[in-house]
Amino acid sequence: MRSIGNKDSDCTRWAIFVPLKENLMSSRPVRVRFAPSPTGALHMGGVRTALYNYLFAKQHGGKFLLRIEDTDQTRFVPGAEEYILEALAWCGISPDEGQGVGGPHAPYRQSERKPMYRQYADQLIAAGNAYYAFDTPEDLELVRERAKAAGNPNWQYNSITRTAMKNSMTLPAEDVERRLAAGEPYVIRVKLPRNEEVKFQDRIRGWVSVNTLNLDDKVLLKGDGMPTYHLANVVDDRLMEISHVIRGEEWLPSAPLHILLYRFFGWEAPEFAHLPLLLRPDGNGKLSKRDGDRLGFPVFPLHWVSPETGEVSSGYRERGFLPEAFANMLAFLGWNPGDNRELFSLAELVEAFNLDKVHKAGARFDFEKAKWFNQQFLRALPAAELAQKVAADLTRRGVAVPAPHVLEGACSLLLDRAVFPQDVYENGPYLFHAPHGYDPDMMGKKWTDTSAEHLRVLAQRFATVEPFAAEALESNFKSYLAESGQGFGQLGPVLRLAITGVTVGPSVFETMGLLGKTESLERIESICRAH
RNA sequence: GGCCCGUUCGUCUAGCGGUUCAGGACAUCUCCCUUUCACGGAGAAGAUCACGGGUUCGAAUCCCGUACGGGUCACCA
Repeated sequence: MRSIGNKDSDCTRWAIFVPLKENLMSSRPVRVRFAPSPTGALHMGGVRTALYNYLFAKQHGGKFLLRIEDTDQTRFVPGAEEYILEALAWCGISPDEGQGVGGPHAPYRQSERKPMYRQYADQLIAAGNAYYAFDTPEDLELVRERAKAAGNPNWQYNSITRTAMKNSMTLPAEDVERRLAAGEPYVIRVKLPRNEEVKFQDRIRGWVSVNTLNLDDKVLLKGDGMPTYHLANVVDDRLMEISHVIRGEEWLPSAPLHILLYRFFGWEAPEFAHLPLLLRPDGNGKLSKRDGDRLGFPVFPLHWVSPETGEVSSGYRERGFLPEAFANMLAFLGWNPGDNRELFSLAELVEAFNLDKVHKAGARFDFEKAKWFNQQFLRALPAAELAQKVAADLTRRGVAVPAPHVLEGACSLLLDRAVFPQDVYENGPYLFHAPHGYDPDMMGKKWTDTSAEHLRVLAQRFATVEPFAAEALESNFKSYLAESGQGFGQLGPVLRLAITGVTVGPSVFETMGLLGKTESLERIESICRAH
């Protein structure tokens, strides 16, 4: 691979004519990755990171990879990886390459790549950019405690303190050899320069600069031989030819370390983009896994039951969200196209997305807006698809699913007041079965001594209406009102109560038309008998 | 606490030096439509662009401070 950003005279001359960024973009095929850790359910912030990666890749005709970062074996949670795969699939942002789909750089699970990292750590040691450290966890804990007692709450293993620790920088070479040969446990730490400004250009934040004085000698290879995130992520991104690292802002503080590692390896670093965080709607802090159901909305794409605690968390899918609505909503938490458009299919998002227009500040999540997105998508759904979703909901409730034309009719009648598929039943149970009761409040207000009498006459008249459809029913009803000298407000609500049990909802005549003559007349008779 | 990042209506945001005493969406309120609810339509209210200094003929837009918020400081990612 030819590196572009170098300081040979050719490139300098070049840069006069070609902006650097364009230059980089055209020289490298876009390959991005989403690299979650399977420590539990993937939360919506993670899904958004995956989404942005996916959109960016697709827009540039590149590849979107999924890599599982499971180097911490103590945090393994069964089912988590499957959950991640399923969640991404549900959102429609499946990887082109990676865990679950395979590809030229397999394996994509870091635990299975374990043997590969060692040589890179050795390479760093050989070049003097890393060293062995024999301090036990207990040693470190002790040092930290002492430092804390002495007024330093944040002891770091760095260019100063490492001189007082047990490592290959302080121990005699023979001693190090002996310990290594004896199989004494050790870690490999990066050896950071003492006082150096590390600068890099973040795609979203511009130039970010940190002095190594504030960084520490992070562990690269752990005592169990596994790499830490810092080593694994840099090595894998290099091996997998990742062109852009798009990840959450929580990684920003360690980005300078990663930049340094690329430099130590002599590799060209990918371009970085650190995404703003998703903040909780109430109070302070980032949206966390624990915030979900407590605040009345899901934080996970799919329903999740923790295998350790048995704790159940609700998911957007089960809540009735449409995947494209969920993706649209998520995309707009931190990004927008710059005009006033808000509704985008996934394909349209791919078209419109622009990493440079991602907002810098964290976005506070608003469930009301999320519902609005779903409502918009629900209304745009083809009738048959909506009917299918509603049928599934009815089945879950143990309610008989009506004939297709009736089901679709019910859907179209209730669509305007539904945000989720299940709202069709919740707002109009009477379309699927006779009312289980009558709104007592409205009965008190509208039902009179003569109501039953009028309804029975109406029923007789309705019986003659053929076909039994809204228009004819309504004119029939109105002519009866005129003949009996009543206003709509007197009999209308009563008729509605008879048919639906409540006084709100779509046109009562449309409802009767859908229910059919037999059912409608039966309901009228029922309320009369009962009162 | 150190370091890093951020700060435009309640919320998500547009804005990238002048046509903006700041536009859209959600939420809120009013009216119309519907003799119901919702949808839809029209409108209202809502941001002295965190604050203070600069730079400039001119700043929400550039620079510097301050405040506030967030992130991060593990043999976790």
